[in-house]
Amino acid sequence: MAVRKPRLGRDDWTAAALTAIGEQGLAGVAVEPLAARLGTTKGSFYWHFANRDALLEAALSSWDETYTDEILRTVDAEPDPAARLRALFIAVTASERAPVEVHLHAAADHPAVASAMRRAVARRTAYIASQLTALGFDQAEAERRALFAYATYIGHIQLVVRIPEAVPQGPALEAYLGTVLAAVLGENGKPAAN
Amino acid sequence: MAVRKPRLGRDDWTAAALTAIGEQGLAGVAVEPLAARLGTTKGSFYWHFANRDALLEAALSSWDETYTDEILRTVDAEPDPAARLRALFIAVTASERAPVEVHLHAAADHPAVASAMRRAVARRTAYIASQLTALGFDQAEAERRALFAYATYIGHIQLVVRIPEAVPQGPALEAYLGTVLAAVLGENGKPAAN
DNA sequence: CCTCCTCCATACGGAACCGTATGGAGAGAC
DNA sequence: GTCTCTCCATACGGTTCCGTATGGAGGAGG
Repeated sequence: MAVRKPRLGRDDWTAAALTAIGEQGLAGVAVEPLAARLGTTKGSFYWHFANRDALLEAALSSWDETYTDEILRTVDAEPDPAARLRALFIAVTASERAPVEVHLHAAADHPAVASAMRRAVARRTAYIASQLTALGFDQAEAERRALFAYATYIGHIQLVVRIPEAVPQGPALEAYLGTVLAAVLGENGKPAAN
Repeated sequence: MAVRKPRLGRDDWTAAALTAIGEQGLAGVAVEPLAARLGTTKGSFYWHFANRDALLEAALSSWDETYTDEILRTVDAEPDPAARLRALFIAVTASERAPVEVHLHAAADHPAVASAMRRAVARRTAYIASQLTALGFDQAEAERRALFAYATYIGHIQLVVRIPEAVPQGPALEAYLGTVLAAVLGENGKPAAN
């Protein structure tokens, strides 16, 4: 049971920062508390990073990768557009991603966070819209519905994280999500008459 | 141009706090900065309030009144349920209420804020659901759609406040909101076949 | 005019962070 | 074994906020 004294790398700090965001939001990205949690001191931190903002940038970049790139890659392996949207929908509503997303949105007054959010919205809605056009929606309607779906997603995770009592559980949740998915896809998954 | 020295009351502080929430979020509810802005000092504040939390409670209570009670009263004057929902939808999407709502949601880790949010969600979704049942939806479906509508609202104002570039402007916004309203109401404003 | 009673100013002390300065401790190069 | 380079610990000083203590200013009542 010797106390290991593993030297920390930049990545350990970044990972800890992202975890802290999920738990406490941007305020959790604080040098001294993080150091305490990692069992080290500020001396380590300021060796690897110039300042707090540099850590935040690194954490956001890591967030881009795991919370957008990765999931879109995974979902894109599905065979057809409808299945991709469905898989995406399930993946993002039924996981522990929500707290990080919600806390980041809440911290968008910080410029670095704001630009990360912009990147995310752009990439995600573009992907959704591309699937919708593949389903037969024209470009404008696809963009509208993509944004609509994204807004609904944001609102949903917001409620799940902030006011979980407001969101149904179990089968009721299934029914709810069914209602939502149907509404977003045009009540029957096919383009409605324009 | 004599510099008036109006004595401040409890209400001046609560109003300033609510304004600050709209501009800077919960962090804006800070005694010393608020005092500076009101042209006074902490001495005044701690005369009227026990501490920062007391001010926050007062601000939240005021928020209840103007951001939920009042608007529901206004909207409820419309002649029929569909008109009420439409009026509600327009009122909440097209105003300056958004920043306060968004910032409060972002601060729901604070217990007092969390309970205010719970109150708001409960009252608002209940109202929407009651209008939907009046339109012919059965209770369960009305509740689902009410929550759906509320989630969409939350997500929408979140985007408007945090990433305004993502939200269309002018006529495109009209079209977008049309798509959304139609989807929430069942593609045609009447209950879909179950 | 004097006295309270209400309201506010000033001055502290303390907590939680950020960022800097500086002195090591440990491991590989030789 | 010594040197050096990487990494970390400790100690400061500075900022921003909370909350308390205490001493007035200024008007309402007598």
